[in-house]
Amino acid sequence: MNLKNFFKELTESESAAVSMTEKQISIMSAAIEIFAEKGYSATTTSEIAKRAGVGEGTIFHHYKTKKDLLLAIPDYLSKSPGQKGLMDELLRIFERPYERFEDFLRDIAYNRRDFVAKNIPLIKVLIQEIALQPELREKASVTVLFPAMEKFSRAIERFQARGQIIDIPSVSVSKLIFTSLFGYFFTLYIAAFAFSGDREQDLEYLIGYILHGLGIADTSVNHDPETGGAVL
Amino acid sequence: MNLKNFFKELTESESAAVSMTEKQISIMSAAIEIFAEKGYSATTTSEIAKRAGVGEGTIFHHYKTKKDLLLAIPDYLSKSPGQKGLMDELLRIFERPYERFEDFLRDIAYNRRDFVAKNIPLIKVLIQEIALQPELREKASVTVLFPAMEKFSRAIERFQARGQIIDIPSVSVSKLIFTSLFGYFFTLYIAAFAFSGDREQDLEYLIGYILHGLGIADTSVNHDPETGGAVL
Amino acid sequence: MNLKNFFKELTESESAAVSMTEKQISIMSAAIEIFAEKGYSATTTSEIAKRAGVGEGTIFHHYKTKKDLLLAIPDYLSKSPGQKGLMDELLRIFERPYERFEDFLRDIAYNRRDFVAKNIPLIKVLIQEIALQPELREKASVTVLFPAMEKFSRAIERFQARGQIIDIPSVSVSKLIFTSLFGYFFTLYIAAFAFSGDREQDLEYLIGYILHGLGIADTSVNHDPETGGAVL
Amino acid sequence: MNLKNFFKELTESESAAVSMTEKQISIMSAAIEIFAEKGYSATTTSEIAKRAGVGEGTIFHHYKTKKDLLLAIPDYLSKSPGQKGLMDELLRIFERPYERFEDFLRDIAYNRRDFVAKNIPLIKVLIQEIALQPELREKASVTVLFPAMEKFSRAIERFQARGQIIDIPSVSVSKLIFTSLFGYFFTLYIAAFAFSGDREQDLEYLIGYILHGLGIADTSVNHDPETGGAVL
DNA sequence: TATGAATGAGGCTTCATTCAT
DNA sequence: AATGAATGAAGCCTCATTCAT
Repeated sequence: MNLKNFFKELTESESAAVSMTEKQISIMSAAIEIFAEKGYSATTTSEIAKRAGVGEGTIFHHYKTKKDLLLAIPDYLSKSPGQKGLMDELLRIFERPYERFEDFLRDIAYNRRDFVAKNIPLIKVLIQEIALQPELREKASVTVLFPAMEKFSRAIERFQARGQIIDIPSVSVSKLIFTSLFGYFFTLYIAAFAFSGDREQDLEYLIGYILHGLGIADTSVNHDPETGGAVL
Repeated sequence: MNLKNFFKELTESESAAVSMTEKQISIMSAAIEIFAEKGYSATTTSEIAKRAGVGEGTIFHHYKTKKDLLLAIPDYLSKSPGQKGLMDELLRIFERPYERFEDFLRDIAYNRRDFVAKNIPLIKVLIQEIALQPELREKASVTVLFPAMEKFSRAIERFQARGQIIDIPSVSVSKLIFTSLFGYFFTLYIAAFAFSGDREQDLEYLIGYILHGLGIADTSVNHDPETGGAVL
Repeated sequence: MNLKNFFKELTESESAAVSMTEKQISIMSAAIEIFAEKGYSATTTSEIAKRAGVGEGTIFHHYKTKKDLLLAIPDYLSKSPGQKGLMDELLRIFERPYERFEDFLRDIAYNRRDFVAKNIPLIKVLIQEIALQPELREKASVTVLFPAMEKFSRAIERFQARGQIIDIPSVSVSKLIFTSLFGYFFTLYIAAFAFSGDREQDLEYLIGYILHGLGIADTSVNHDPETGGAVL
Repeated sequence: MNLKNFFKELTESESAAVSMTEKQISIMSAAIEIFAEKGYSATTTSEIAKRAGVGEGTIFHHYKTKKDLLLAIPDYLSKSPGQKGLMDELLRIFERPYERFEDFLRDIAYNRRDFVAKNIPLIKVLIQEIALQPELREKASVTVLFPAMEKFSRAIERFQARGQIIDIPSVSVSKLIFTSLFGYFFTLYIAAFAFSGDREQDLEYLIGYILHGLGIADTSVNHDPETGGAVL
């Protein structure tokens, strides 16, 4: 988990973005789309070629194997012109000096909501295949997840220092927020459960719920793992 | 979403469990294991046969196609002798008359933790393929998810009636709890992100966080969707 | 081509007919039906079992292999109670002392028409598989075709002796009549070409045409193979 | 049954012939050969590939399924360079202005004899599978049989107009000649009955027999369907 | 005798990858 | 660089046959 490497890669990636030919981009886009629809394994290179509007052989000029195509997706997160800054925005939020934790949280929530909503296929593929392909999990963890979590924890600590949120390990707080948001977006956008209800309203409930859950306010409810009591 | 049908199916399923031959069970188990490891599509029927210790033809004697094998998994949740009551326990918790919301929540959390920890492959397959196969999503929603959510909401309402938790639509509360727990278990057990930290401790943080998030206590932080303010 | 063997077989077969159990008959019938519909090779033993209303294993108690089932069909021509005398009637016509060739021919034509019309599946299978399976061709030739052709030729010779039909080798006459009738019945009943027209009328045309073609009457049209002239 | 369409198809087919690659031709040839030997259903695509000298996958590159390979055979009748004019010659005979019916008939007989003798596998497959596969029967009827029969009947009518052959419906005459020749060639070349005798001589007998059978000459033998008397 | 669960050899078909153009 | 014909390994599935009941 080396931040320097991460940024070097990001930078390199952006310059690399320039070198992505139009054909490469259409191959990548087609691949992500179809991977998301049917899964990596059930996707045919010939179908990718067809949807990308190129010959089958062309794919193999740019990506030595079908697997390379999959492993190139994390790079695409930062490379592609249209996608540039997909993660950057979030990282910038993490660094921005917010007055109130609530504003910070709300920006994150809506930023990720927009990100997810606009990149369902990409995210779907990543989550699906991260659970199946160790190489991809490794790559995604090192280049995206861990660096982001680290920055996130730093931000959390600033709010803790100012006494705005509960004082448990910042990493645990990061995980609570991360998994809450993740669970919300996943069930809604990826698993696509047909939950009824107003999504906008539900997201606000979620924000309030997180704020509350991490708030300092009430300490009457707490629990000790040893005794079975509440801990917060 | 008809509860009566749901229970009829559960009951029928259990009697059906008796009719599952030893060979069928070993096929099903092997299939779930390998599906979880490599995904449905990348799994070979010959590998399933090998691990199940049966001839490849035998698989097709019991399940007409490979896909049927996948679609039979939800039934297996209630059918298989060893797995019987996987969902029943949770449903029983939903119906038990708890004094305190905290006890109710904790029972759920630990019950699901145990369930997930003991059935990682099964859950992994279901989640993976629910996102890819509409038939499976439909089947799982109708036979497992929706009935459970309904019962869950009923329980929530009982606590709300007693003023123990916040008074927003019970369905929204259900979803908040569900997605929080789901996000926690998913990132840990399914996506298998190598988050560091003490899982036991983290689960307690999560319980406290949910309790807090849904508590009545502090209303100083709130938000209105219209004005952008906090709502809780 | 041994007539004695032929009759011995026929006789044995008839006694054997008694030993055909009800199940055997239903297997045989089902087999012939489906063989006729889809061809021997494309027919499944399981489908035969299903249509015969027996278990799959039962077939193999009576016929060691699927091929044995096919090779047993010629026997069935004489064995089966309902089918008994399928060929006998024809052979009896060959032996009956007709006054006029025309009556002889007409009896043959209508007898075969009835035979074919009532046994399309049986005939279809035999013709189909005779062209593919040397063993079957051999068996059918020796037990059915050649003996019948021999008797037929003897009958022809009697008419030739009385000057009623043209005096070319009796075997050649047999073949002319046989192939004419065969061609007529085959195109109509086996290949099932959707020729329009009145079949009854066409059969009468055919009879008149054969009579004429073999008649003594007109010798103005004739041809010599050497010189290229007509020969009749 | 539209002659114009028929010729358009023939013409298109011939130009299409040019587009048949060398590999396609060798696949088609191999397929026809083996289909004829063992029947369509008993033939293995791997055996076709081996005999054609191509990879098994190559077959499916040109014909989507094994069945498509079968259904492509009628087209091959007109397409293939070597086979071009297989039917054309016959059709040309039908249109040629013969003086005498005998010459017309003899040309047909020998032309078809040559055709059959040189294309036994092709014909065997077609006849076999026409009786089993409705699609093929339909295709062969519409593209080959019916158009040919129509032209044939026109020719017959010209001879009838000149009083050279008997005056029954020209279609019935066509069928008589067709089925006679068909029966002769089928029993000899396709069913491959081991009839003894001089084939050349027998063909001449057949020609004379047909001539006689259709001749005007002797009307003493005739029959009325109603009364049971001869009709010619 | 009758059955049908079990089997594995083998069939059709798919597909990632190569390579000549 | 781009293509698509060609390929063979491998996958899913079928099926005749066996065998324990």
